[in-house]
Amino acid sequence: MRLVIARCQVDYAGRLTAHLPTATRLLMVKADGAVLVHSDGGSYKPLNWMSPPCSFVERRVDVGQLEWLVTARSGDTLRILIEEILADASHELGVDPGLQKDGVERHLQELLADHPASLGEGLTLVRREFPTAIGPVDLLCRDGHGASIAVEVKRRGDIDGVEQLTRYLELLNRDPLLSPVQGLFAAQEIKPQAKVLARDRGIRCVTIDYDNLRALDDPRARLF
Amino acid sequence: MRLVIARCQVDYAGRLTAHLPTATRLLMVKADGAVLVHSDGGSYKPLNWMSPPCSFVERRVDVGQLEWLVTARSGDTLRILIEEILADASHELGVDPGLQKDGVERHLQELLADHPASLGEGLTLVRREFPTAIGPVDLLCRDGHGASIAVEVKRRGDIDGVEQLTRYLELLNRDPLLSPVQGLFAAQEIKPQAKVLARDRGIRCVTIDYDNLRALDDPRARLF
DNA sequence: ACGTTGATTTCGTAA
DNA sequence: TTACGAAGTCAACGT
Repeated sequence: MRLVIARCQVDYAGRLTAHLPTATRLLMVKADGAVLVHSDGGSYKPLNWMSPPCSFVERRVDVGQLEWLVTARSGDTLRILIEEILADASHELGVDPGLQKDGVERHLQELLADHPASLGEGLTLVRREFPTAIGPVDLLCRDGHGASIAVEVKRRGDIDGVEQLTRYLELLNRDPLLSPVQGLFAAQEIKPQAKVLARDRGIRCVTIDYDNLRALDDPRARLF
Repeated sequence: MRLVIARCQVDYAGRLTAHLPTATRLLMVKADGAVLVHSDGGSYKPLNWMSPPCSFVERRVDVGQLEWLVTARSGDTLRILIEEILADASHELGVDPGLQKDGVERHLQELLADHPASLGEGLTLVRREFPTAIGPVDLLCRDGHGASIAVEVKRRGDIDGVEQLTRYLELLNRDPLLSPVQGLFAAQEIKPQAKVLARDRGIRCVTIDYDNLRALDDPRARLF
């Protein structure tokens, strides 16, 4: 990610035409090519931007003036005329794991973490986001007999989710301190194919009633 | 505007609950208090944010760990747990003038500049953004008899637009080389009050069919 | 691949 | 001040 503080003008031509007169702004160039022009106000929305995929060309148009020409396949162009650069820094951020910022799924996971017994009688929570080498397991629980249970939580239970849980189980069962670890696939709705695959692999399925679960949650904690 | 590159976790609790696991991200704190958490991908939308007005508290929770607690009046909270700061810079940007990002109006002006005859039979363009002491007139045209016509273009024709055009006409008519200059008020829709005022001042009104105008524009120029 | 729908929507304008 | 509609909407989900 490249961050440039610059005095600049901006012109956008695409679905609409827009112009921003000269001012000092933040220019953000993301690793995927996205370009954002932010002012020091407003909400999260930039004044102007170009979504990836897009091409980026920098050229010198005059002494002390740079032009950034950002072009999308559709023909949309974002032209940034830089009159003065006040700061210019690049940083390596890496891929963000938060791509899975599924609000409801996360909320489901939290609710289930607070009420593990709704997944099965006698279940207690060991840890949420239990770490493994290939990523965190949503929930690690124990049943009434002290046996470990790895829980994968999805809003919609698909085959992919079963595969994911299978990989976690394979890793977790290599740990002699945890093994044997059973699998539990929890989702608001589970596709028949996923159920079949889960049964084949000895993974139990639980369909979650979201509203019911929310009612279990202390209502006062949500209202105030 | 403060820009921080940091390894951090983020938790949001408000309308929904969301969590972002540890990763390196950009934290942007705007002058109006807005806080944005950007990754190096996605579009212009941050992973998480808090819109102003909101309060900002920074506190040390552990050795080498900082917590940013951003709270809105509504009770929404954005909690950023900073594990490592890789960069931290503040910049004074000032107020952005670009609040006036006239999108469609500018486009209308360009289309009408390309097709002045759609404003009236025999009309030809003299200049777009014709300069006067109090600002540029959108279009200066000539009719079939060589008489000057000043055109004010608006998306929505309001009284303000008529007043604006009136001021321009007053100035333009002082110029013996141009005088007499007629006024033409062009907009996608014109309010009855504006029509009355324009008629009273001898300003002609033209309602623009935007789609029709775009069709007049060379379609190949827009498609390729 | 394509249409439909929700969003921590934001943003503007009209009533 | 509040309500309603558009957005360069984006992104996810269903067909």
